[in-house]
Amino acid sequence: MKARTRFAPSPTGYMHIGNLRTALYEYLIAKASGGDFVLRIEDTDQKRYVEGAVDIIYNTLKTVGMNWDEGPDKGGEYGPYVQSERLKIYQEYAHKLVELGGAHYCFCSKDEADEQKDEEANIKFKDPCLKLSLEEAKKRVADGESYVIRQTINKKGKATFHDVVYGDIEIDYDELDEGVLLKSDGFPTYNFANVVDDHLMKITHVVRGNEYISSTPKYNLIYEAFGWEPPVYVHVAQVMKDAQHKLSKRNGDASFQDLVAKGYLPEAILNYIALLGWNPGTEQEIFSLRELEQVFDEKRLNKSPAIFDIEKLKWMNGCYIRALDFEKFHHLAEKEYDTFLTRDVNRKALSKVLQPRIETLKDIAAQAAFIEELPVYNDELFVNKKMKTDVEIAKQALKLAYPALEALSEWRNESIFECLKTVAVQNGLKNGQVLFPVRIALTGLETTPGGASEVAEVLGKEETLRRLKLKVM
RNA sequence: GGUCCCAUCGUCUAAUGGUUAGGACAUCGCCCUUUCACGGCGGUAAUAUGGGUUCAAAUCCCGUUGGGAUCACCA
Repeated sequence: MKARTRFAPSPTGYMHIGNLRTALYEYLIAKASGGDFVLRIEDTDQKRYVEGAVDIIYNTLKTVGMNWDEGPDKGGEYGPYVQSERLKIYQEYAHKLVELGGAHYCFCSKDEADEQKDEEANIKFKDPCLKLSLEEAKKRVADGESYVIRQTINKKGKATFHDVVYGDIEIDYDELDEGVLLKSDGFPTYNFANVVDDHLMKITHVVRGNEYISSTPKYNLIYEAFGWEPPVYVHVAQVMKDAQHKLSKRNGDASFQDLVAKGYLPEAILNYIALLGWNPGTEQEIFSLRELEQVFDEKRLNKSPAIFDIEKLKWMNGCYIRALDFEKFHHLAEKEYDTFLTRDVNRKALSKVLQPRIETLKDIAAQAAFIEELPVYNDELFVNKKMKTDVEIAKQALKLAYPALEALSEWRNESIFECLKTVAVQNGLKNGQVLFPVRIALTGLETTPGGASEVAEVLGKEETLRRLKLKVM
């Protein structure tokens, strides 16, 4: 059977990693069955609406390659796909639900309702408007009195439902709130709009955070009152920052665009979050989105919350960077170079040494900073036991290397390397006694991306000789 | 507080009654090597706890502990 799923974000301004993961699972459930993935914008809370947020949603989904089959910009058989454009539909169904006995008009103010409640003592709001006859309530509505439509819960005993990841769940009807379905401003709440839209849009699988588990019986009551078939529920565990805290907006660690800004590749981010709470049952860890579509199975979703481990993402991002074909990597690296490199160097040679050495694109600036400006360093750096060098040997080696390099016509890593080795051999020195000092003189650093000849190739002949001269003279 | 949910290395997880409890990240060591990295090899490291059931329990049941969620005219 073909599944129809939907991603239904609120346009609140950024793409939370947990939301993106939910979207991924929804997308995969649809695609694994050859079905459709729908994008629906849930903007029923005008207060939270953020300008430009919808574009962020579009861009993120497009960037990772999760293409939707129906949506606000694409249209489709079941539109409109923006909830604020569906107000009439919700209002019509809300009043119908009242007629069906699944809801009632309520004239209490928010304060009146709040006063009654006490979470600690477990006292719920007992709506006095429940006693009103339908005729009387309708009259007050007709008279223009401000009202709200509240869900009516008159069942007793246990509500049960099945969830793909959590199994059978049982919740007492007494625990359920008679929540507002249609607000006084005529907008629906999530609790209502979701049910109506999912039914009307023929959604077969609802994937959402497990914080919705306890309210799921309420939604089922609405489906039941309308005589509709409830969807298959797939509640997923939270993505955590640590054992106690959810991934939060703070620290810039929770959103897709923050991660991209920190130098992570979209494909790597998507691959990593797919594995946060799901596994394929094999030991494969690197998956493209297309591969995931082939192997995804919602039954392998995990019940327990997963902590977002930036270290593993880094590793995975490094894998993706190394797997990039060179031209693609060079193109990405160029953008980074442009932010800090003014010197005219061999950028391709630089990309070549950097690609296997970095984990995020942002590592580039730090690793290549010595190119722009030779750091001030202490001559002690020339002392190295393993290379059998000290300051004297180093200076002597540099003095010998300088004219040899100056005479070198072909400025490539291989030829530079050969040249320096020849200098060593001809003067009775070990390779390391020449290569090591040259590398230090060129970089002023203990560790560098690449060895002496590679660094020299990147810097170019002129700058290489200039830096060498500083120590030779 | 009521209710619901969760519990395997530090982290992500595999093992659906019988495994020396497996893999990956991180960490440590070795090898490779013009430093560093990449790559290769190896090590340390887990079934929260107490009871059952069973020939046999990480796995099933109950309690305890710990954590999370929910109880909005937010989603």
